[in-house]
Amino acid sequence: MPRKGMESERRAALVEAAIGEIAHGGAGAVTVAKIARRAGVSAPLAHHYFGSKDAILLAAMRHILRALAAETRGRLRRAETPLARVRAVVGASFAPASFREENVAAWLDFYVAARTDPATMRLLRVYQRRLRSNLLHALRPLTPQAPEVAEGAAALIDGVWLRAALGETDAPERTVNEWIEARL
Amino acid sequence: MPRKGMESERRAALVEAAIGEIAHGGAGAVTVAKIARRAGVSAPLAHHYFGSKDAILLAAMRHILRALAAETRGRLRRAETPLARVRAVVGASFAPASFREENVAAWLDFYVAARTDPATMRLLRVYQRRLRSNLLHALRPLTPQAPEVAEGAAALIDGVWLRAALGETDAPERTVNEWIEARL
DNA sequence: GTGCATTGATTGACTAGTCAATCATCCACC
DNA sequence: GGTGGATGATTGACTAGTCAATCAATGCAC
Repeated sequence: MPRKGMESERRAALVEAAIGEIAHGGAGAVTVAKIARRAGVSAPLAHHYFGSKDAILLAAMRHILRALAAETRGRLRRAETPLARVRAVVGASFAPASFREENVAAWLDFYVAARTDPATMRLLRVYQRRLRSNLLHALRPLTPQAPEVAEGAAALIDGVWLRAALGETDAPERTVNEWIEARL
Repeated sequence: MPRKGMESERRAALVEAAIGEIAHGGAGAVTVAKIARRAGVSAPLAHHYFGSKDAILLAAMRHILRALAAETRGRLRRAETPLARVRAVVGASFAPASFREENVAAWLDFYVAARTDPATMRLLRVYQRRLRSNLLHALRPLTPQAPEVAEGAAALIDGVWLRAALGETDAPERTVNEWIEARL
């Protein structure tokens, strides 16, 4: 039943399966065979498309990063005032999607992988720079200390997300907005 | 060369070796054999003392948590004013030990493991509660909003640590102190 | 001689990745 | 409009290696 033009379909299925598999059993338990089975293809096919297990996982993280960027862009487009722009960036980081189990698992694994894998680290830097830059743009009209506030706010977002994802923090978004607005 | 009373010595050596091994190759690459070799014992002996690989890793995390608690206690003891107590708690979190490569690797792995392993999650909760409680005690004389500030400060500490450990943030401790003191 | 400390040898399960082969589908040519 | 490659999609079978965990056996110390 091979048809032409399956590539993008298969790649997407494998990327989603990889994320699901990370969430299911923990990062250490993912195997190419499991990813492939979940995606409904054979293990060699996964290699055919991605070349290696690491490449699949990296593609999965890129996928998640793209989704976050899209969420942020959408919210920024609808924001009219500077403060609304700040809240848009914060809100995107705490959108429901960010707390879905697969997302949390993938992010945590992402941090771990970044520590040793240069390609993953580059991707993490992209995220960090993007978040900081989005905050900086939004904060500039609001305070002369925009760079410092943006830097701290980015860290605060990561930290609150981490605690909310793994703990029992409530109202993470409100917490972050309050802290930022207290510094304006 | 079996001598009596080797147990605590062996356990300590294995725990330290486990931390070193996590830092060396990434969490996914640790094997009982490698831990045992680094500790100068055989793999079966590691099983003899800990029963399982997971138990070794959990013990390693407990070890790190104990060290952080000791650092915090020491600094708190030397702090005289309420503000100094806040800074003591913050300072302990950003002590040089917290940024040693082995410590960073172990913490990141800790977060990942906590997501699926209940015993690890319990340990993480202990850390979170302890940090929050230390901050709360220190903040109470300084602001009526101590609970909210403590909650946010704890998240800020985690977030800044994460960025400092994996990124190029400078002066993490100063950043956190400024944010906290802006809310008093 | 009793018991703890320690290991060599082994097991059974699982891993990423490779290779050659098969099969449907498409395109060019007649 | 039919025919025959060419091409992409797909897999079964396999390699070579790793792993956690177990067990029986050995040796030192008391």
